[in-house]
Amino acid sequence: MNIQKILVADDHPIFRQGLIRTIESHSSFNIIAEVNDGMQAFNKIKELKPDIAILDISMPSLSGLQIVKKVQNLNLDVKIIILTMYTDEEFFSQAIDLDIKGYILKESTAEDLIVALKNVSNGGSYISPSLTDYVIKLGRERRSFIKAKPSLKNLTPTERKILKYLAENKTSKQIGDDLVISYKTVENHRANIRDKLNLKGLNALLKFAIENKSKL
Amino acid sequence: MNIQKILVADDHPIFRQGLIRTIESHSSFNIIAEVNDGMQAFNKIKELKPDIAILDISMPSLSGLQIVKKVQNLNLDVKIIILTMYTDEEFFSQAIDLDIKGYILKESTAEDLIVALKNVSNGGSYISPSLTDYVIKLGRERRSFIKAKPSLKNLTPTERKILKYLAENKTSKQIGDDLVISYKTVENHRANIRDKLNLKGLNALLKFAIENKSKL
DNA sequence: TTCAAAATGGGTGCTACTGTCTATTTACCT
DNA sequence: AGGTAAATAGACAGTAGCACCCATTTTGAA
Repeated sequence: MNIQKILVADDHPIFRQGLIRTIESHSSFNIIAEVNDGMQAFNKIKELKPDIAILDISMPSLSGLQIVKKVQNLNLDVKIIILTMYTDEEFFSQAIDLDIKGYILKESTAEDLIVALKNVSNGGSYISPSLTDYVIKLGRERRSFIKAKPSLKNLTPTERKILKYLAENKTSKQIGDDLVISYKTVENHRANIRDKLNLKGLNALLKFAIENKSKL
Repeated sequence: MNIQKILVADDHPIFRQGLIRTIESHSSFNIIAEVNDGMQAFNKIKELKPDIAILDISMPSLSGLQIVKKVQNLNLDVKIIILTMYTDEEFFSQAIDLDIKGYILKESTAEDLIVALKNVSNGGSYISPSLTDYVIKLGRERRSFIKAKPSLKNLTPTERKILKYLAENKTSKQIGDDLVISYKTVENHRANIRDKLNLKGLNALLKFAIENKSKL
């Protein structure tokens, strides 16, 4: 196995320092670039063609997952490891959909990171142990073809827009005024969203909107 | 100036690695302990009496701010630098109340961290530049004696409890049943909370409860 | 072009929250 | 002992969201 060329993208300098030290202490890996935002990451990947790119999910200008989409569109042969703070099922599910090989949490140890790098460089995969619940859950859902997962993906653009307004705690009437449509139309959208997301009862929709507004 | 003894407490091993590397590259600082949870941090501070303790806010078993309170109760002469992911005004305000000298964000650069350490070790203070808005705001509020800040601190224990239930999207009736009190009482608490927090309009309270549930 | 999904607008009854009151009982502090 | 804050309970009117229905128009893909 050749020495693996690694690109590291993370907007937290001190954490990035930790990553680099950890990785460079192993002779089989060589860091060829470190960047602190998404656009830089994408450009460097195009230019330097690393074997593995370690990407933070939340970065300025382009998120880790957006980078992956752009890289895959260009058919570049780069293995991706996603790094994230959060044990967020939605992000995780998206990452799996994008066929990402490594998904590790920032709370992982240096040893875990190295294991992940070795697995991925050998064509395997690595997912942080704390996420195994999600793995099992996703596997079950997809095997049973239920598509029971109530997800934002199923919503239409207009429904998403309504959700954004809801997260700001606007009433149907206010939203109707803002969008220049009838408040009844807004309430119909609300009903459809509740239906798709399987939300029942008063204010369950508002709760969902607030808790998920960062993903809209 | 003697060499400063530093304790580092953070539950993310890779980030901790970055911290340590950064700090040890300067000869005026010596790391005497690194720990990954709050109780360990407190015990090591008691035992080793470092000059400066760098504490993550969110850690298992004891948060950074809780550690500070316990340390101050013992009258230990340890300078504290708080590290955090979030630009959260509530935490920041609490930290200032606790007379913490350093408050820096994890997105800071290695240079910023060193500046913070030097300032604090010389009896000064350091606050991440992104937080200057808060600094100014807090200063203004306290100078003008308004206490206009609608804060969770003003709430009674029962009101806090009600907020927790609200964040779970329970109705007044459900909450009343759970606590074995009349639903009218619950609605009175709601009204009082809205009043104290200056929340107006339908669902503004629910929105607040959901957005602040982590602090309850 | 034809068909389906999405967006638009509406009706009706019910329930929960809001705003604005009053009032009583505890509990704690001076 | 007296006073204050907190917790308890209630009345009453107004508004918004929800859960059912319904129909029409616009849009886009097969």
